[in-house]
Amino acid sequence: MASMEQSRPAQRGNNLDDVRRNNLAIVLGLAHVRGRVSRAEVTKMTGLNRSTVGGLVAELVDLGLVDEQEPDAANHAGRPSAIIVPRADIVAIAVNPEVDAVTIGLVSLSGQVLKRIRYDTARVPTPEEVVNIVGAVVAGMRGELDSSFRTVGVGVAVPGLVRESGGEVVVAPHLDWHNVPFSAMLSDALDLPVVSSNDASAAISAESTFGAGRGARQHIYLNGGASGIGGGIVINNELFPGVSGFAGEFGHSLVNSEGSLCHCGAYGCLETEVRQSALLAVLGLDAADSEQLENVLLAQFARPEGAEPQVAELVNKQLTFLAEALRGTVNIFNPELVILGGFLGLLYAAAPEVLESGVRDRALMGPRGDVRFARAELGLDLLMIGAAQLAFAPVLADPASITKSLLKSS
Amino acid sequence: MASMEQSRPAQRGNNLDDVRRNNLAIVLGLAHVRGRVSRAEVTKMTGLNRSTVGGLVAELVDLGLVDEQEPDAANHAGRPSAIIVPRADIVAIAVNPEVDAVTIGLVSLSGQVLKRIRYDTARVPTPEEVVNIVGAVVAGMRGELDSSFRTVGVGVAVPGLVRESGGEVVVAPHLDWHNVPFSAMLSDALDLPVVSSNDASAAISAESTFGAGRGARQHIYLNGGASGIGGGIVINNELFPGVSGFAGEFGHSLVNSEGSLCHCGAYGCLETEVRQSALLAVLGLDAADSEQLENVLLAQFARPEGAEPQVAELVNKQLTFLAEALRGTVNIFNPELVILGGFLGLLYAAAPEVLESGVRDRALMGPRGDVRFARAELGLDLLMIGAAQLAFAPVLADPASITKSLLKSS
DNA sequence: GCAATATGTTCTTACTCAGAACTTATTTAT
DNA sequence: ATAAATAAGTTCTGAGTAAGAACATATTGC
Repeated sequence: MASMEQSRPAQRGNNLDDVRRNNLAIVLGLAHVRGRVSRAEVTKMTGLNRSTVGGLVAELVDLGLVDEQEPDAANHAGRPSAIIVPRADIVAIAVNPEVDAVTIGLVSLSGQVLKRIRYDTARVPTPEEVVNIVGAVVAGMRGELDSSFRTVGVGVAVPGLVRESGGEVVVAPHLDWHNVPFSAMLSDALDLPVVSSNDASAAISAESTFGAGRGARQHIYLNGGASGIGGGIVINNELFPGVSGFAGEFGHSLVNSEGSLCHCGAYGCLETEVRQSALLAVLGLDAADSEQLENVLLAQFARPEGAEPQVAELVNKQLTFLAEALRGTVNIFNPELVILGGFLGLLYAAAPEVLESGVRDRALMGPRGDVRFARAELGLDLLMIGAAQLAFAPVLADPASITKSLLKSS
Repeated sequence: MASMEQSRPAQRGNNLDDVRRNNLAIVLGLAHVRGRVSRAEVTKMTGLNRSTVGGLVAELVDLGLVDEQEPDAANHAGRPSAIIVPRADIVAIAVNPEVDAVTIGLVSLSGQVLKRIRYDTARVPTPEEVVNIVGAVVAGMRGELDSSFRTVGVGVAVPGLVRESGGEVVVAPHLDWHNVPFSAMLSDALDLPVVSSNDASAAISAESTFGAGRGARQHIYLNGGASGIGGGIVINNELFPGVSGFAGEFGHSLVNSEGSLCHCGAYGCLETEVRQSALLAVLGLDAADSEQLENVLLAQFARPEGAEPQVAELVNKQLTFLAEALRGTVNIFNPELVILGGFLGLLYAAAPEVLESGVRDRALMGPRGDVRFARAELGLDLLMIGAAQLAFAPVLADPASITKSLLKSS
């Protein structure tokens, strides 16, 4: 029997529907990412004929996804071009369950967080409790939602591992959730489509689209938190998943062969040598004070006499280890941009030149030439925007689909 | 003045020509990569209607790029489906200038090396000498080329840095070439289109498409040679270039904080700790004997009593350093496959379990789960196929373009 | 031999974008 | 002020695409 391989979906062929869908998605995506864009700009950027762009915009207006506004004051000859903006009444509900609270937000298609409600819980919430809390909050907003908004769906940023298709939470260690079909549970309760994903992935997607990554097609992101260092790789504006969705674990790069044992089983990982707890300790803060870390640390470095010696020394040491990890990564990826979030962003903000020269002096000529560094920009809104992006994604990929999915609520 | 950003070509809109071009490219690409594919398989894999596939295949046949063959013996009910094969008379000329020779090959669209000529040079050849040598060899084949083949162009694998557009050799250190417009020079001499690129990139592209990477959409490749360790990252069957084309420098990952100074300025790089020269030395070979390395080393490990202690120890040490570099890379990329070429492939072949367990024991649970290792498969043909791929690439991307480009020679 | 199955072939249809021609709105030159 | 130049919106036509229906063909299995 001839070995007839099981046909993987290889590359799919294009048909005319794909063309229209793709072009609609491109125009809506430009409006979504940039907030406002003129038809003339769309024409230039896409290379499409202006009659085609006219038709695409008209369809998006018909679908209720964008508005056309008066042109900006023109500063050149020629008829001014109308401005396309995403409609502010297209919204997604963002949900982020944590160990001590559930945060729920209302986010518009333009990326604005219209509402954010933090519901503190006495103990670590179960999936059912989260569903009930979200259900109650959404019920409270329902009147407003139905009268003033069109809700495309719900996005959930879960601190754990989520199966890509189906939205099952495989494991969320801090919540102690295991194999929870959370998307289905919440969708049943709210009668809205629900998309769940890992919180770090959602954060990267938000920071990439609306934060420091704006405009860079390709970058890497490292985030430092209380529990360690994670990250992600963005290529062509998409988070690179790896073969099974685990790509981006920058925390376990070797930075010190003489270093201490990491919980991963290796010695001298970045995550082991560069820790938020060490930073808190040297500043006399404890774990509960992590929100003050930024002010306290940056205040020290802003003083005329500089930081206290042992603080400066620790920051310097940690930045040197971070630079060691980054030089390897820069050599491998040749990235355009490295974004640093959490306490890694703080370290960078405290002494940017230490990191930059640390990487530049040791990376290879070619790759180091074009790399830029930036601190993550999105603060409290990060996870709300990231979760909302999950819910907007299907609409952004296929704008015409909104007609069907919103039939019941329109 | 409103900040009207310079319009990057962002995402291009799809028009109807794009659809046809893309679909033709998909069908030709399937035939090219798989060697033979039935129309029914194409229909399944692309999702296109079978009448559409019929039209696409007919156009490729008209263009002279593929033939349709008798169906294979069917083993199921239904009309047998014709087999599409790339035409063997569509060829590219492959060129690889080195310090002591110029190798020229004739490669068919199906990936077969029809001819390989190694022209030894008394000294390091200048660009002009390479053009003359290639010109003479091609002149010798010209009668055959014109009568029996259609030549799509020339691909050159250069041991140096090549500017992506224009084919200028920025610098080729071992050849001592600097800012040489080599593609233009060779194209003028041969009256054929010429595409030049870095030899390592070409090798990766070949190994990825026709070698150990066949079927893996995503993998990383590390190659060990006399002068060091290079590599590449393949994502969605394309070599990931990074922002300026330097991505893939795996040779300068930290593997030993106590290691020696690398020429890159850092200490303890993979390239410094794992060297072909050390392997040659312990086996009593000198640099000129590098071709014997494979036989001598593998023979030792094939002996019933195993390798000599100091050889086994060195191999073990080098594999441990390689595993250290790979565990970090596996954590970051979560790759499906790691391909090892050159002497790194040899080390792996000598003691595969040392590398595999070395990586698996120290990488994180998630990423290490799905990773496979493989030794590069393509031997002498590697650079010939890689260089030819450069010349085929434009035709594979836009099959209909062959009509125009081959007018003069048809 | 006949039914079932799978594929190739032909023709029609719906839909898409490009482009030409015209209209509208602004700046710049006279 | 007025006209010319410039740039973009609008409308309509046309070329080209893939899908799908209907039919033709070639194989397996009963």
